[in-house]
Amino acid sequence: MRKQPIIVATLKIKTDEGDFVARYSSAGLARLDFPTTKTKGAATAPAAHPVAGWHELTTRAVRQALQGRPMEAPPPVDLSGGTAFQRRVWAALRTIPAGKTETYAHLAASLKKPKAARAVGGACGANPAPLIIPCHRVVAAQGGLGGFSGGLHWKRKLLGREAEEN
DNA sequence: ATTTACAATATGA
DNA sequence: TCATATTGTAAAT
Repeated sequence: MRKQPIIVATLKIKTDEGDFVARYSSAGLARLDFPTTKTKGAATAPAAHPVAGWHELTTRAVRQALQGRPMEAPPPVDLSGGTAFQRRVWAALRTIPAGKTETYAHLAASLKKPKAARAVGGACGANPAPLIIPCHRVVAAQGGLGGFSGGLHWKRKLLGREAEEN
């Protein structure tokens, strides 16, 4: 069996920051990408499909995330692909409230693997749906920002927004 | 099958 | 401040 979800639809999400690209599998949102690469040939929504409903939720959730506000109605996320360790990391990420940050070390400790901070970073990078899963709220221990796929500037912007709201 | 690199951190020098 | 061991994955060899 495939390790990765089978994508059944690819839709654009228009925001003030650009067009995000959401990919859906039969189980829910399978991947969310930042508006890089000019958002070329994405689009096309199969008419009668539950995807249409999810996309509405995703669109709202992404816009809320960009405003640094907690999402009230996140879409279902398909977490196929990914190892058991990564799923635990993602689940832990979902428990971080908006406006707060966690450190890689503390997350690793929560997973009872206090030395796996770096592995946690790896899991964050493998996160299929940034923003929906708040991987941007994870920072380095000594006050550093750490890194971020798709551009550190996003992480800065998001954290700045959330800090403002809090 | 082994090695290397990564969104890290703690420790020892 | 710099070097190193540690931990889970993915990618390269």
